[in-house]
Amino acid sequence: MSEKITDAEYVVMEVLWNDAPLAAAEVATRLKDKKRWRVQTVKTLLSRLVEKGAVNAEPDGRRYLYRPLVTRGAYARQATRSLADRLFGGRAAPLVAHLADAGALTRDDIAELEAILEELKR
Amino acid sequence: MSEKITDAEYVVMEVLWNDAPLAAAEVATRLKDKKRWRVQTVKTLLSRLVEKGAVNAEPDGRRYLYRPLVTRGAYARQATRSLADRLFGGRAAPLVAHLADAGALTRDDIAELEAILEELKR
DNA sequence: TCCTTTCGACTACAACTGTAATCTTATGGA
DNA sequence: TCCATAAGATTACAGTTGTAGTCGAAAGGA
Repeated sequence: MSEKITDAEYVVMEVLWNDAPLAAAEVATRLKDKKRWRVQTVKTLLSRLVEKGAVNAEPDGRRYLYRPLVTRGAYARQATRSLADRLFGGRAAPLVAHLADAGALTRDDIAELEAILEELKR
Repeated sequence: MSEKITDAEYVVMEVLWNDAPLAAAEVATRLKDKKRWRVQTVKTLLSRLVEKGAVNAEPDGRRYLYRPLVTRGAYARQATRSLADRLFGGRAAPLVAHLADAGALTRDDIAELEAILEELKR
């Protein structure tokens, strides 16, 4: 589970997080607009994800149906955590400050953050 | 400037962000506890960073003094931004929620975040 | 029945990464 | 003066990643 998911593999995970189980061809179809990948490329990525234990391949007749084993949430948590550790000594405040600098915070985000903080204070 | 800094290279950048300019041997010395790298390894990483335009090498007699061209802040901003984009559609709120889940928020962080939000509201 | 399509399995292959070793040259000390 | 060091340059080399191609079997249509 701790094998690292690469950028290209991540794109495939996205598809499976949206809808699973899917056959390789279906994954490829859903990526058509986003990536100019041959079907084989998608299959290779799926195989590697299976090797890494991030995805399960269940036989379905002559093909496999793929389904994520790593949840989006778990992945996000791990990735966020490791970024915060690296860059901000594990602390969130500077991270958010950076997002603010980058103009990534909408009015709604701010409201939502305040709600989260309220919640946390209790 | 947009060439990607790898994990190993990042470790070297950390040293230079703390103290620059430094000669290769000095960088290696500062990494002794953290990494069991031969001096040559450090030199290779430095060269690659120079190629990538992340570090400047200024001749100093028979050696070079290295100095970061990419600031820590710029790096952090870019990394944070791309993580947020990938995982949370660029939105900070869910990111912070994840950090909260992961228990990464101290009481001080919360206070700091509130201050940041106050600031942003104006 | 034969051919085209489609699957998965296996193979390919260059670029990038991590981690150096070796080569050439200068240099500072004995 | 001669040599052990130490600098950078060049080369190495296996593992990972991105991006497929090829092969043999199955399956569905003509």
